[in-house]
Amino acid sequence: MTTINEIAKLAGVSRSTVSRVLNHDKNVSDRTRTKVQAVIDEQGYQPNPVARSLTSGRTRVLGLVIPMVVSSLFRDPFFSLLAQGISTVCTLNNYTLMLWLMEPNYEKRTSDNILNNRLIDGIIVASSKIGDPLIEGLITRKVPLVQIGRNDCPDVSSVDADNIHGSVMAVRHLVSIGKNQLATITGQMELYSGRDRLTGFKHGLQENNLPICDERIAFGNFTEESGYTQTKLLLSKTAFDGLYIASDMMAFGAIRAIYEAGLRIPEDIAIVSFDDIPPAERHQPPLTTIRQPIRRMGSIAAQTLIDQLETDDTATPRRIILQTELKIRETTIRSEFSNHYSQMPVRSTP
Amino acid sequence: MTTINEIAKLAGVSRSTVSRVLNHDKNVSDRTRTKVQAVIDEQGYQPNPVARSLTSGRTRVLGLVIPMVVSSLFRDPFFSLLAQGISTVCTLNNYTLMLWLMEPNYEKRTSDNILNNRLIDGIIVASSKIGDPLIEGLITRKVPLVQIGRNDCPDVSSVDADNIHGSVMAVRHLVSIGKNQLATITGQMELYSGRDRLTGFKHGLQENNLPICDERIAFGNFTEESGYTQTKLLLSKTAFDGLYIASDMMAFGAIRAIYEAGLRIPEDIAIVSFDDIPPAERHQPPLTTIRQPIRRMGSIAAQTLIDQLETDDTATPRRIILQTELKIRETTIRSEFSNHYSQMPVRSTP
DNA sequence: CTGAAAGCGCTAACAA
DNA sequence: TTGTTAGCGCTTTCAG
Repeated sequence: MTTINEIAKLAGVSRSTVSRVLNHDKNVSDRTRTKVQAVIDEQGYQPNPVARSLTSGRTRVLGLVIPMVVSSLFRDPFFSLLAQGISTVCTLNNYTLMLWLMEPNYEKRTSDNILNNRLIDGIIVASSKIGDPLIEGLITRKVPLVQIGRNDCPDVSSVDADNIHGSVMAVRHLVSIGKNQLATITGQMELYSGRDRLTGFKHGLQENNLPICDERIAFGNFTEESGYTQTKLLLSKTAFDGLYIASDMMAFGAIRAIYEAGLRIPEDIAIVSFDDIPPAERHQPPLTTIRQPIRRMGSIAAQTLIDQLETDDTATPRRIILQTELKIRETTIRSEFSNHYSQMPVRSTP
Repeated sequence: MTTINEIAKLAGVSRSTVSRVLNHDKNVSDRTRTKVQAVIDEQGYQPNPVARSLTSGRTRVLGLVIPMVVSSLFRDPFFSLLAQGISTVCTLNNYTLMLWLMEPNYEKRTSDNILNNRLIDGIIVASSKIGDPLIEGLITRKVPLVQIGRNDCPDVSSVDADNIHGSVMAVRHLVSIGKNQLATITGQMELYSGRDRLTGFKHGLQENNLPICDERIAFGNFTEESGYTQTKLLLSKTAFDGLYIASDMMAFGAIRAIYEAGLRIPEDIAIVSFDDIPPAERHQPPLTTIRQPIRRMGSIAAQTLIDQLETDDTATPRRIILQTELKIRETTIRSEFSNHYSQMPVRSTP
């Protein structure tokens, strides 16, 4: 494996000069620069990142942590989409990505691994629970951090979808098609996304002068199963003609339960769900959703982190909220698959 | 950040001795060992992995490459399950995982990144195309490698499901329920999984003295869309009462097409599909599948790679084929979700 | 603008 | 059994 010394020798300069060329230091004459660069190219030389980071402290490696409980990984493409967005940005910026999937059984262990890992320059943590010790450890150790999903800590950068306003839109839509007995199935209350979607639902009810009834609020956990069981629960104890569901996956379960009860969608019960994951696109019955640009949240999180690292400005946090969008599919099914994620506007709150 | 020197100073020994304790070298007296260990624990000291690997040449980092074309990442949990299996094994063995998602647009670029990356001790490549230049590059550079999905190169370790026998079982099942005009939708022919599933289908036909008709073979690409269009194509040009589909995702598309044509499943056309991904579990209509233990393929690939690295035996390849299983769900739906992946036998060919 | 020299934190001969 | 001595490949003062 070629080293910087060999390049220096071949180019007839010292290894410091090669290093300068490598790091785009301005203190190199054009003549030397081109000469050295020629040798580098000719030899296909790549500096050893390990040695490099021993002195510089930088690795050009980003970490990505995904808690598997939360993402309902088995069936939910949330993770794939997120990883995709992040991975692309990494590739384009010559970063590599280190992945940790946090299984509940090994949570402590994984968490320690991450905290003791000195290989990463910064880290993206997806949908962590409120008060997650990992986050606190990362903050203590001053690891540059971007969270997917908002948090209460104003010092930490985050990227999130506008869960509250999205949920308000869901309610407005249900009201607009003539429903006025609205129920909801929530996500976990340990997650901001879970809480915010419930908050938005309540806001929506208030805005439309509808009562907030506790028995019309069922607490799920974002999985298909919980969507099914919580819908059965709702059906057994209350009457409702509109149902707002905090995730598409739960909506799939809810639909099963509604059909099993012999009811029609949307005539008897209209539903709106949050996420707009790809399987919702062509679903039967057509699914009205609040579209959340997951993949884009990934890209933006990665870009934000890289910006912070490269400007050495890890102090001033950026808190970004991406708009959500109501996607009505009550009557028609879209025939073509459009890459709508790329067209969504960004709203950034400083 | 505490270093080995400070530990040495505090323990009143040289830093070599601390290093020996760290690396479980037997040449340390029990007295010194406990003394040093006490200081290490007290300080919560963790050796710097970067410095460590500069001398040792090892990073305890594994790479994982997933071509996104292939995995139909958007909707298919293949990637999630695989990553899960691999990640768990990494955590348990104190390895970390570096992830590359190969987008078609950036294929060359990502490929170069991977090849020039000196941060990984070994790499797992998932379902690469036949003759993938990345694989050849890795072999040339002697990077320890395990492929998910078999290959023709006898020097490379691989883990694969028994695609051929699985497909034979699919045909046997269709025949056993009285079907004898069998059609198939294949995966990409650039993938061994695509080829092998077609081969198995043909074997099955021969075994049952059924003719192999070219017009009953439609070529898909593992996506839901291709399942839909290829089924329409088959329906338009040939008659058949049984359909073997090379992936669940394509089966979902096929079902759409079959229903749109006003046909019944399984009365008019019975289907069997390959994969048994979680969404197939509770699908309506009940889906008979060939179960492929994706997650386990991941664990085994990771374990194989780690074994090779730790025994320094990167020369003798291991080629592992995991049995597949016929999962009949024509009449009943399973009510509980069982972790069946853990019970599957392994067959290893040396 | 360039080179010499001193490390980054650790491992691994080689002596003692 | 332990300590001393060289590095691993690179970056970064500090002189020149």
